[in-house]
Amino acid sequence: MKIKSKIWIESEEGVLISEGRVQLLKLIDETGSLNKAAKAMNLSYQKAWKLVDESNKAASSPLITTQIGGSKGGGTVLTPYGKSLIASFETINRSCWEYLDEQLKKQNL
Amino acid sequence: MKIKSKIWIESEEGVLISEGRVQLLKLIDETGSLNKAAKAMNLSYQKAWKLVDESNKAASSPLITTQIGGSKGGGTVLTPYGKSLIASFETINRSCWEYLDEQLKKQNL
DNA sequence: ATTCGTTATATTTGTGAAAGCATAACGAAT
DNA sequence: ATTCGTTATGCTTTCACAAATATAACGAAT
Repeated sequence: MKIKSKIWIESEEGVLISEGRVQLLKLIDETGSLNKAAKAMNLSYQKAWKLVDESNKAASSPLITTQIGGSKGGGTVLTPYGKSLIASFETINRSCWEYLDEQLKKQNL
Repeated sequence: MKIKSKIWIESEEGVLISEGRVQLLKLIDETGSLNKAAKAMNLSYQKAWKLVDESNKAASSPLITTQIGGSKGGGTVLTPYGKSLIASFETINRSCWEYLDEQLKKQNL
């Protein structure tokens, strides 16, 4: 018997961060490219772009900065805010899992 | 900035209980009928039936007992186990909401 | 025996989200 | 100027899942 959860953070403008977006952002950080990150998690570029776009719109300051053109075609890198958001989310998510496991044990089913 | 969550409990066989299923089970308890409960939450009977069927299969003992035929056509009622499962889930869910709100406050974003 | 509202199940139809396809702009390096 | 891989964006197509439709069994009450 396992308890599972999905959590996410919203502002008025839409979803700011979620588990899937964290994964995407981390891959952007590793690869330096939204395109490569999307491929790495078997996601279409368009879908990936929409996700980070929505997150950016929901945020007070952008999570990423993009570069169009150049020798390597361009790229995407995380802002410090983006990185801190990932860390905050993962902290909350991990603690939530622990908490839920404890709560489940308290119940007898 | 709001933190949101969806939680559910699974066994090896599938999903045992979730927010939507709790709502459905509570409506079954109120109406005495799976059909009426489905209508009340704007759900097709077939979808509702599959939900309780999966929950029953995931459980070690059934959440509901059904009656086919009779003067009122039949009906569905919750077992004591079904009722206790609802209570347990709602307890965990409410405490999870509180916990996540606290965790969000600890982060500065 | 007929009626009625329900459970139970299969098959067909709709729909909305994701994927796929296409195209343009960009800019450093050659 | 050309090349190349990327960001950015619109349009079309596919597909999984929900809804709709259809049908049968059931059994207490009349």
